[in-house]
Amino acid sequence: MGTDSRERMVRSAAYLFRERGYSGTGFRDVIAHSGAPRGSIYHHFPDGKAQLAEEAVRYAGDFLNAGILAATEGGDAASAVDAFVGWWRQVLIRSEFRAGCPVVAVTVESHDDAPQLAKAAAAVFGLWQDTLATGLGNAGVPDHRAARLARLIVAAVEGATILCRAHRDVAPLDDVVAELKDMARRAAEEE
Amino acid sequence: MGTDSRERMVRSAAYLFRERGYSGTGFRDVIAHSGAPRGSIYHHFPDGKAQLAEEAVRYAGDFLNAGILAATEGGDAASAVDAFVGWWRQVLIRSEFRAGCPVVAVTVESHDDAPQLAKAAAAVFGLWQDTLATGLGNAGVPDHRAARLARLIVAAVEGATILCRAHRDVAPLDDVVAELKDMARRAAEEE
DNA sequence: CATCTTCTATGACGACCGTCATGGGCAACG
DNA sequence: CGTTGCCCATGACGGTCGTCATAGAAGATG
Repeated sequence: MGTDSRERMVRSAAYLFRERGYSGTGFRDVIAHSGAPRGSIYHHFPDGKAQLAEEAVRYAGDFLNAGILAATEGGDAASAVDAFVGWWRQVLIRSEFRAGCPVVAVTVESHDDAPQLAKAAAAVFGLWQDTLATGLGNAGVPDHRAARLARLIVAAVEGATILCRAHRDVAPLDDVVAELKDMARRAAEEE
Repeated sequence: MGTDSRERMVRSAAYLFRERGYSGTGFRDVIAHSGAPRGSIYHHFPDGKAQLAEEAVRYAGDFLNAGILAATEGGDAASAVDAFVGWWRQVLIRSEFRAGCPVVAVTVESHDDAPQLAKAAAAVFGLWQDTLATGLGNAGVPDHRAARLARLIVAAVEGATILCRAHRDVAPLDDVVAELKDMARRAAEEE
């Protein structure tokens, strides 16, 4: 079972990766932010930083996926987009555009040395796409189109998040969401 | 005037940022990759790493912007999308999905200490959006819609690039581009 | 009580980080 | 010729990085 301090480390790692990236976040930062003891790092994470990052990525992935699942039970296609975007919107604003997506942070630094870390990130993106696709399917979007649309949504929202950080403004995300919603609605009506 | 070695440093920095990110790229890496002399770093870049990164971001920004400009002179709306996406496609494949966008790499690490660097990244994104928007305008897309569509294109393509790196596959980019082209075409016909 | 497992404290390791000071080469120009 | 200014070599600085070894506390189990 995960100890308290162990879980706090994972959460803090995810939190810090969002702002400073993988290389930019040191073990000492994670210790300081989580209040976890320094001596037990390699007790909980024998494979070191890469393992901690891997679990942080999975943690963030599961967390957001649960949010998407909960929100897509409503039924209509536009709310599936809202589900995915709502969380990022909060993160951006509350951090004053300093924080983004930890999975992105890990992905944009190639890790030939830690292939499992890269795989974990890919799995999270895949998970989000699948959950969104079934959500769109329930809303009446044909299956083959739902998968493609889900891919576009994940890509566009992650990209918009980056634009928001650069411009220090939520407008890019709102604009992109508006376009995506139109698209999802149209796709649901065609069927 | 920019010396040879100075320009090589900027190009190498842009190149390395794409793979390893800002924090993940050291001055020594830039020296090794560019073959530039170590002693003249702070002669050419008195403000240190942040200044080098700033110029690397601008270099990459202008480079790609020239490509967009050249390709959008054709005229139709779909080719404007192709212009933006073609370069990233090459970068991804040639690097075996190890390299992405240097501007993204700089943006996803918050730099409260180097505000000029963050501003340079924002300026580049703005430049790309504007160039794409006028390209769409020339293709018959109404102005107010062209700006929004350009934003979506930049966001979706940058996001798709990240997905491609994670999945080690160009399919996400191709899927997203197909959707974007449809959208651009529709927008041009409505006018 | 003793024993065993789980967790933590402390301190250090070699390597690398960005940065800078000093001095030498080397051209251009007077 | 001498001198001025640009460019580079070298070596080091203090700091931080990820990592690990060693030893001790805490708590359960017999």
